[in-house]
Amino acid sequence: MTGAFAEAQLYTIPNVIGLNIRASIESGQPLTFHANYKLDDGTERLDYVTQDGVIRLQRERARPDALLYSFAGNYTRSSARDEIASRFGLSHDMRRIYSRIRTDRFMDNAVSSLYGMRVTENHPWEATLCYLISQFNNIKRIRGIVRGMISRFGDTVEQDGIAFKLFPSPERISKASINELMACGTGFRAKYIKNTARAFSENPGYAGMHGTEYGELKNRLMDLDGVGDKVADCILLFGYRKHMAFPIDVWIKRVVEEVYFDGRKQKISEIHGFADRKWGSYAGYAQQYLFESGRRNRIGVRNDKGHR
DNA sequence: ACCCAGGCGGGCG
DNA sequence: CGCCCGCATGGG
Repeated sequence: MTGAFAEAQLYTIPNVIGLNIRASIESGQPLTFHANYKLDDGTERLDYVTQDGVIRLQRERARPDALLYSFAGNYTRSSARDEIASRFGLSHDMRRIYSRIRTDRFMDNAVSSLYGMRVTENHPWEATLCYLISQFNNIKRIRGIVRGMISRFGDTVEQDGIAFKLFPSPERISKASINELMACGTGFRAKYIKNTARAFSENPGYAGMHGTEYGELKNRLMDLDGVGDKVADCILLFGYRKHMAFPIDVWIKRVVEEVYFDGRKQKISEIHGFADRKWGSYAGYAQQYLFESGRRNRIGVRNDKGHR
C-alpha cells in the first residue's frame, strides 16, 4: 500500500503539539489491529483503512508539530483532515485530562512514560468488530484476524491503478457464511460476528448513537450477541467517545488489584465502583494508561513458579 | 505437554 | 443475581 502514495500530494495539519502517535496505535486500540506503522530515519509513517478510504500520515523529526497526510478512496482533503483530527483526539483537552488522572505515583509514572497517548475515536462498527474478535484472544492474533477480514471482505477501491481493500462493512460480514468467517481464524466468535453484523446492517442507527447516555447505550450494546460488560465498555470508549467507560480485562484487573488493593482479588463490580469514584468521567483515559503501562511492565504477571 | 490470551453465553443453585 | 464451565486457535 505504501508505494501507491509515493507521488500523492501531502497536506498539512499544523500545530499538533504532543501527540504520541506510536503509543496511541500500539496500545490495544482499534488501530493496533489494522494500522501499519513504521519509523525510519526519524520519519514516522502510518497508514490505515476505514470503510470510506485510506489514510496515510507522516511526521518528520525536524517538524514534530506538523502532521502530513494524504488519502485515497472517498475522502476529500477536508474530510480526511476531519477523520485524522477526530481519530487522534486532537481536540481532547489533555491538560485537564492529565490533571484528573494523575491521582497517584503509579498514574503519574504512567502518564510520564506514555505522554501524548490518546484515547482514539473510531467508528462504532469498527470498534465493535475489533472487540468481538478480542475476547479470550491475544493482540497478535487479533491483528491477524482483523487483517484477514479486511482482505477477504473489504470493498476494493482503485486509485491510480492501485487496488486497496477497505474496512469491511457490516452488510458484507453479515452475508458471509460461518465457514468463511472461521477461515479467518475467528473460531467460536464467528456466530457473534455474523449476528452482530446483521444487527448493525439492519439498524443503521447504531452508527449514530453518540448522543445516547452511557448507561442506556451500554444496555443496548449488551443486547448484541457476543457483547458483554467488557466488550461493551470498549465499544463505548473507543467507538462512541464515552470517556467514563472503564473496560475491565485481565490486565486491568491485575493492575488495579496489584497497585490499589495490595494484590487482593476484587470483583468486576467492585473495580467498576473504584474506577468511577477515583476517576469519574475520565475513567476511560485512566484505563488506557493503566492498561498500557501495566502491560509494558507486566504488572502482576506471575512467573512459572507461581511467584510474582 | 501445559498455559495463556483486551470474555461471553448458557446452565445451575 | 452470582458462580462455573466450555469454547477455537496459535504462540510462548
